[in-house]
Amino acid sequence: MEYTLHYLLMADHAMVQKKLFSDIRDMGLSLGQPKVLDYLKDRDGAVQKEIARGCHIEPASLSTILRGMEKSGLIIRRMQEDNRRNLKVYMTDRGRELGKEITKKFSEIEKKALTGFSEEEMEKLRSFLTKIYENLEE
Amino acid sequence: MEYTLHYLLMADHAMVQKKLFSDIRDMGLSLGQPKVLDYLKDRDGAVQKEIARGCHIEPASLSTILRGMEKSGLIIRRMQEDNRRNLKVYMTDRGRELGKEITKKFSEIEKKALTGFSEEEMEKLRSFLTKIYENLEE
DNA sequence: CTCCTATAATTAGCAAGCTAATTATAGCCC
DNA sequence: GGGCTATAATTAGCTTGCTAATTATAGGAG
Repeated sequence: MEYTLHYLLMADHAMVQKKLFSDIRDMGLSLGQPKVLDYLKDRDGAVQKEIARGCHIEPASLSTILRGMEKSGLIIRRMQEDNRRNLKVYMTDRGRELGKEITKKFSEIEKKALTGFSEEEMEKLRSFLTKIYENLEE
Repeated sequence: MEYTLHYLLMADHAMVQKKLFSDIRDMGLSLGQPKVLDYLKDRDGAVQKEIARGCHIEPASLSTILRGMEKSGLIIRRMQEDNRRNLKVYMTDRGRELGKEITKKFSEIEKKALTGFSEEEMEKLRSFLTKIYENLEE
C-alpha cells in the first residue's frame, strides 16, 4: 500500500498532537496554547500579527487562543501607544515556566519520533519538510 | 533558525490544508470529508470503526462527518444484520465522483509539494514519515 | 480638515477534532 | 434466562481553526 504525502503528513501530525495531549492537559493548557508559548520563548513582546504568522494560524484564531491565555495568566497584552492598533504580547512568569516545560516536551517527542535516524537523515528530513513548505508557498 | 520537527510538521500540514481549502469548498465539501472519500475509494463498505482508524480520527469525530456526508448524499450507511452495532459505509455515485476529483487534487498538491525532489528523495521522505509514525506509535 | 483606503484585532458563525458519557447490541458465564 | 462486561456508534460540551464581517486606528490625497 502506497500512501500519499498528504496521508503521511496527516498521520504524523495527528500522532504528534495525540502524544502532546495528555501532558498538555495535565499542565492546564489546551492544544492551541503550546505553539504560542513556544513561539514567544524567543520573541517575547511580539505583536499578534507576527505571532499568528509564526504559528501558521490566522489572526482571528490567535485572538481566541490569547484571550484564554490571558485569562489563565500565561500572558498579558499591552497596547502600543505609538500605534494603538498593535497589541504586544508578553509572557508572565507562569507562562515562561510552562513554556519551558512545553519546550522540553516537544524535544522529548522529537527524540522519540527520530529514534533510529542518523544525524544525516535528520538533516535530510528537516530539509525535505522545509522544501515542501516553500514549494507550496510558491 | 533551527526549527523543531513539530514545528515543521505543523507548518506543512497547515499549508496542505490551506491549499485544499478553496477547491474543497468549490466542490461543496468541508475539510473533514476528503480524507473519508479518499479512504473509501478502495474500501467501500468499510465499517465506521475501521474508517476512523484509517483516517486517524476518533470514531466520535467520524460520526459527525458521516452525518453531514450522508445528508448531502455522498454516502449511505447500512446496519449489518448479523451484528446490529456495525454500520457499513458505502459511497453513492456522487460520492465516488467527488472522490475521484479529490484524489486528483491530492496528487496535484503532492506534485507541487515535491517539485525538485528526485525519485530517491521522495522514497526517502516517505520512509522517514512512515518511520516517525511507527516510532511514536510505540 | 475630510474622505478614502489600509491595517490590527475582534466577533460571529461554522466545521473538525477531542474526551467523557450515553445508548444499543453482543457475548459470555453462572 | 439474568447479569456482567465489551464493543460500535452517537451525543454533549469543549477548543481550535477557518472565513467573513465588524470595529478602531492610521495615514495619505485632495
